[in-house]
Amino acid sequence: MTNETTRDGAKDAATQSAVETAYHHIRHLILTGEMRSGDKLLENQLAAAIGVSRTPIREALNRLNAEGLVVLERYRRGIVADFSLDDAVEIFRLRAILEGHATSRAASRISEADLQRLQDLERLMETQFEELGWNEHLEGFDKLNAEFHAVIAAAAESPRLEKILASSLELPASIFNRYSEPVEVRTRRTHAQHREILSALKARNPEWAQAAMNAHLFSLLPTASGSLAHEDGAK
Amino acid sequence: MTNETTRDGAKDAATQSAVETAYHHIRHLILTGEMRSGDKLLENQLAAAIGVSRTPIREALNRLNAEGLVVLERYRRGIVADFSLDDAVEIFRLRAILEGHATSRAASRISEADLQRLQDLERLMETQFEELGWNEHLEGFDKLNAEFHAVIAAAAESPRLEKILASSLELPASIFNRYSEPVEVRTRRTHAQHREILSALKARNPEWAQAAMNAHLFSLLPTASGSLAHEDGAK
DNA sequence: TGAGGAATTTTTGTATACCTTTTTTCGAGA
DNA sequence: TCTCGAAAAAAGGTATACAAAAATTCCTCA
Repeated sequence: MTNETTRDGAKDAATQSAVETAYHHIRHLILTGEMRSGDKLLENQLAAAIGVSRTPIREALNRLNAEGLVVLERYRRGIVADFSLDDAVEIFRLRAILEGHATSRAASRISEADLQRLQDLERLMETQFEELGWNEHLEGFDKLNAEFHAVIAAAAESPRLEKILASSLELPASIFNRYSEPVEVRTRRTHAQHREILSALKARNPEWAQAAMNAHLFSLLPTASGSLAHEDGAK
Repeated sequence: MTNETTRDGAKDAATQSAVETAYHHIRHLILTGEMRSGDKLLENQLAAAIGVSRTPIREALNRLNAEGLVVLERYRRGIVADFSLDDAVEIFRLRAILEGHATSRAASRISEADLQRLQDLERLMETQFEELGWNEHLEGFDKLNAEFHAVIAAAAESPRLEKILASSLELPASIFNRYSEPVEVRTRRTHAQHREILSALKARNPEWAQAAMNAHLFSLLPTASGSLAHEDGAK
């Protein structure tokens, strides 16, 4: 899965539309921190880089704007959105409220197959963490972690809730790391919390599940002190 | 329904972009029930009707799709989204959670000017209700009511929360009426509830404000019995 | 040398043209 | 007459062309 020349950022399904290609490509640039807050998003430049015309680029930028990752104003250059500490806190508060609710619902609805999937995902995250250090570990972790949360969101069987969680409350990893505790501290606790959430879901105990998810998310609430260990390499 | 040649649906600000025009026009068609669930949204037809090219129509449809009012699939005609009873319930549940949270935050943040504005809005709704019956009353009421809730959402000072409430949890009035109690019953209670919310905000009591807003929204939770009085005129 | 501002360039907004896919039409064969 | 399927029509997806606005350049004048 870790091939190097996937020139369309994300999933490589048979024939992807141009706007999907553009959307995933640009979103990837932002979420991975390849483009940072304030960077200019020029339609022509992106079109050339991605190899489609401006039309799908514009659609993709509009979607990202609706999701809050890009700031667009009429006749003004689009820029990558800036996330202050307050923004990060706001996002995590809302995630806690909504994902807590989702987890509560999931507790009485989730299938055995999805429970198994969650267990597999968590086991994968933990073994990868043991084998590689947290350095190499990171990209893989983010993907698995995202799926862990996505499975729970889907199990809540509330399509609008799922959509909001997937598209309106994202925070670029680079920003999150800036405001969060050092990765290795955070990650160890995350594993324990994930296991607790899983236990609560298996017990089909909505209140416990909700509380465990809330604890998980509130423990990640960004702080002013931020990360003390991890400073991004480039200037 | 009153005037006949308002060719741009909503607000008529100085120079509106073509996509704004298209967006408000189509959104208005859906929310007022002029276009109903399942109706086809043909790009050419809308373009001709609104007087712009397909490009801004497509942008508008994409926005409405993201908001859940329109269903788009690749290479498939867009249609006005269908709202089942379950959808309506889901929307009100999520509104209750999020708008309750917003009201709680608003209680400790809202300005005196906004409190006054809320009082004025509520007084307007009530006097209009006395003067006109609930028949004529309706269009005006929806606008004032929407602003009442919007003022509170804004006072929460959580831009993402405000955006979600404004754009992801809408229900066309025609659908709401189908699943809700008769209008005159509902409206009388709404006035009392609005006054209670206002009192709680004035008292700057977050818990009370949140509970009052929750009571308001849960009292509107759509039911299978639905409206017994109001059946739409046309076949 | 620096500030103001007009001309140029760049960039975004919209319209149109063209291509691909879907939908419909309509005719052949059972 | 019904069904299947190919041809035609219609509709959406993308590229390009042109218009409007903003950003930049560069000249003028203090």
